[in-house]
Amino acid sequence: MNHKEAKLKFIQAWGTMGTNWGINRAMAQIHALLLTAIVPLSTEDIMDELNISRGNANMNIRTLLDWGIISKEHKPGDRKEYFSTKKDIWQLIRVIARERKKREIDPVVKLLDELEDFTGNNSKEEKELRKTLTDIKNYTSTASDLFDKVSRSDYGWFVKTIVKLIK
Amino acid sequence: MNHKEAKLKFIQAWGTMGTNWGINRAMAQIHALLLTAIVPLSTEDIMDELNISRGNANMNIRTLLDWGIISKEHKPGDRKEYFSTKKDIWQLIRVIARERKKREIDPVVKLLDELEDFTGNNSKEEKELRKTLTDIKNYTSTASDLFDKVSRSDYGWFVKTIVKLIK
DNA sequence: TAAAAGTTTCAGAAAATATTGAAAGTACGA
DNA sequence: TCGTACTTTCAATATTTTCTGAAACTTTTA
Repeated sequence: MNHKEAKLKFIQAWGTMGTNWGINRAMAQIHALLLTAIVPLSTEDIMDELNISRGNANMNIRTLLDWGIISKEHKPGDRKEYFSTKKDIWQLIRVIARERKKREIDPVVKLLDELEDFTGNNSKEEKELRKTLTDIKNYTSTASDLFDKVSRSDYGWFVKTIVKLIK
Repeated sequence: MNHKEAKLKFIQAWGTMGTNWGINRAMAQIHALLLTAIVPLSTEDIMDELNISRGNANMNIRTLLDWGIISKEHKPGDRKEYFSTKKDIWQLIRVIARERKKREIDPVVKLLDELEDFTGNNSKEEKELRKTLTDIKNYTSTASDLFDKVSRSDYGWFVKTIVKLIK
């Protein structure tokens, strides 16, 4: 396998992985393409490389921009927008932590807050329900804090704490 | 809101959350139903409570059993299978860690292993690609170790390390 | 061992998600 | 202000995922 094949395989596979990560195929592929590109690419470049439509390319580029994962630049004398991404994976992880927290954790916290104070007579059944909900809430808020921590910490923190943690 | 309403709302919402967690609605709802039930429930009970078909109920119950999240029991003089779940949330988190690692992390590790040794002439472009892939691999294997650690650790470990970590 | 009671499977239907492509919108330069 | 070069939007379409329900299978009991 030469490096072009490796790159192609990486882009294809990253698209499939994206699916398991709750990120759509096109978005993950665009990101992989930019991650392995040596120069910024235009929307057309991306469309051609990945064989996707303009609408699809545009929409997913916008989302990646919104998330702050890729950035836009202009070449002098050219109206097109060109896109590139920092090759800093820790930065990427921080963004993922932020977005997944938003999607996966925040709604649980919101739900549990709403459920917290149901009224009742403190029967055994009610006590059990209260306990279950409280337990879930405790773990969830810990997870929430952990994701916040990751999304706000620098690489030094990662090495110092996470890497040690798993030893 | 009384406790029946709270419970119903929890089950409904847990189904929706499941979606964001990569778990299908029915499976998440069945789990929520058992988590808040005070007695074991049969397939029919589950079908009735959640308004889902027998096929759907059966299939998702099997998956929950496979994952070790719920368990099966029999009542004397009754042929039906009854299902229940431990109300231990930490245990649930460990299973989730195991399953998500399997789905989200292991395939990345496998991919990166395959890509690792592409051949080439060590041009600048190739060196960059190698570096990017190596970086991803390092973070991924740390994540892999972390998920393993979670799925194998007891509640004491959680309190001692994770809770401190985020302070 | 036959009927009854329960469980599993799976092809087709329905629902949810992602993608296309063409029309509408915007910004720039002459 | 017009034409050109792009970007954005969105209704229609395609794809993927989930759900249904009935038939096939298994286990138990009489």
